[in-house]
Amino acid sequence: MLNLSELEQLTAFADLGTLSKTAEELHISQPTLTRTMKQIEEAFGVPLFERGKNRIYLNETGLKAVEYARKLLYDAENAVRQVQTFHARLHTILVESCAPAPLWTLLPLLSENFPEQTISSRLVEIPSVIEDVTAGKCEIGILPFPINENTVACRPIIREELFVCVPKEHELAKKQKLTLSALNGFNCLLRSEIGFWNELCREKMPASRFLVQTDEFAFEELARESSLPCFTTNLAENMYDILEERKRIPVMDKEANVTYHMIYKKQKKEYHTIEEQLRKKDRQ
Amino acid sequence: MLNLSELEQLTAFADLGTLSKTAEELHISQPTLTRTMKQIEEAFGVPLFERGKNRIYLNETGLKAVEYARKLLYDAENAVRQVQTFHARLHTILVESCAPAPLWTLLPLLSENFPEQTISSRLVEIPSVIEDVTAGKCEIGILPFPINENTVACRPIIREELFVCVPKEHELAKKQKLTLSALNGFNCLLRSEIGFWNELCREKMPASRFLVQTDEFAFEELARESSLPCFTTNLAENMYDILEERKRIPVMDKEANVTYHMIYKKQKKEYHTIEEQLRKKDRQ
DNA sequence: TATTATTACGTTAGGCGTAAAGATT
DNA sequence: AATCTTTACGCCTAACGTAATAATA
Repeated sequence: MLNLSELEQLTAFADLGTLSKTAEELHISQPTLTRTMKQIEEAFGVPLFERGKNRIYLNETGLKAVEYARKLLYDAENAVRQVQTFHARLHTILVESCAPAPLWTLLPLLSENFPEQTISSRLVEIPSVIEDVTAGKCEIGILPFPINENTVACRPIIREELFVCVPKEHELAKKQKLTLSALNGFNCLLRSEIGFWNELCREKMPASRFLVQTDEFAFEELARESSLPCFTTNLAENMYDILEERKRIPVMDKEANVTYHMIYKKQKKEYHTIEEQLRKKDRQ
Repeated sequence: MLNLSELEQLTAFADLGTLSKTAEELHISQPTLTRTMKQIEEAFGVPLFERGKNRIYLNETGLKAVEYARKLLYDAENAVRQVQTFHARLHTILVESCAPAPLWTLLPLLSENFPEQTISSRLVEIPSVIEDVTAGKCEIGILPFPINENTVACRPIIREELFVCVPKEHELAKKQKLTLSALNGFNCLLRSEIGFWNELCREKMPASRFLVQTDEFAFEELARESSLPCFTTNLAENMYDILEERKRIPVMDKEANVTYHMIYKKQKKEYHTIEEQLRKKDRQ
């Protein structure tokens, strides 16, 4: 029968042209290669080489055999990769969310409930969330609205409400409530990695420019030192010092007050309990 | 690295369910299989089995691995087959002809000129001859007319003329010449394996019925004992005794007097000499 | 003379089977 | 008790490298 490590020697020889170079490259002796080539010929059952006294070449059939050998070697490597990623997928719960906030409570809960599994998450656009959950590319999705698909369970888990933060002396500070369109035209501070909030702002406030900060420290520094409006939500808990100097004004748009929904394939009943635990926490 | 014979053991185990059955089936010991399974797991780098104290199962990843293993094994076998047929093709000259007669002189000539090669021939319909030569599926084709294709050389090689043979007392025996349409309605003896002559007769003589004889002995016996017309040509040399009792009348249709043409890919210049030798013989 | 493939030979590592142990049904 | 996997152990093959041979450029 064919043998992959022998075929590897064959392709190496095809690349290098002489047995001695090949031997050097593969850290084995020439006699071993001579033998291997004979064995390969045996396995294929037809002559693959032209043998001179002092030289050995692949004949036309040999070149064909090398083609097949390369393909087989590639496929074998690929099989290993595929099986490995299959194994990885089997032991990781991939969560795709439209926004970061729900992950703050969801991910720890998953780790706790599935200690054997690796928990992994990505922020992606809303259509991808739906697509990937239905296609089985990820286990759990988080959307800012409910959907109705027959293979997919969809449950509300947590509510997030948007606020604008402006310095107390800012012209908007006197407002008791705001809409995003009322903010349109004001340049704003924005974090990166905020999922669909990003698209929402750009859609509702086309006249504004956004100063996107990747670094949390830079964001907070600017929030302190500038008078640019920024955003926070009921779920953000790490901005007390900034808020002291700023006023928090609720944003009234319905798109800015969302109920996140968790979606997952209906057959994955193990996620039922997660839902419940999340809703319990939300009520607190 | 993956090893095909190990994978074969894996798939056998997948089929049979227990190591001991597999060991029996493959004529090896159980311990060997235990080891092999470990090595395969090692090669894939991920767990493939659930091990009970007294039992070993493939886990989900293992089942995937088996899928890939089967594919790899199939591909490997296939590669061997492909290389073998490639080798065979490289060492055979396949001739496709529309009729048997030209082969009688062509095949011996090929054997003589290419003693290393295997000569192989098939009777096929005219369109297939052209198609297969142009597609490189066969090396040489024989047609009853010339063609003009730019990748294909086409040369006249030999002429064949059709005769009707009837008993001397037959009503057609007085004719000096005939056409196939004049024969239409007469039932005729016919050999099988006569290529395009078969189609020609059926086309030109739709009212006739043909008594096709596969066996040459049966054909000759019937030619002697019946008064059914039969055919011969200038190239047929083995019917003297029959002909003594019958009259040979030339058939005048232009389709019944053909000049065979040999076609082959222009790049195969080694067949030039064959052409010439054939034409030389034809003149004799 | 330097390079290369092949042959011959001796050594050794690893692969296989036997036997035994451990565990399950 | 029978079946099955795993572990332990010893044998023996077969795979490898070294050294020698032969041939070429």
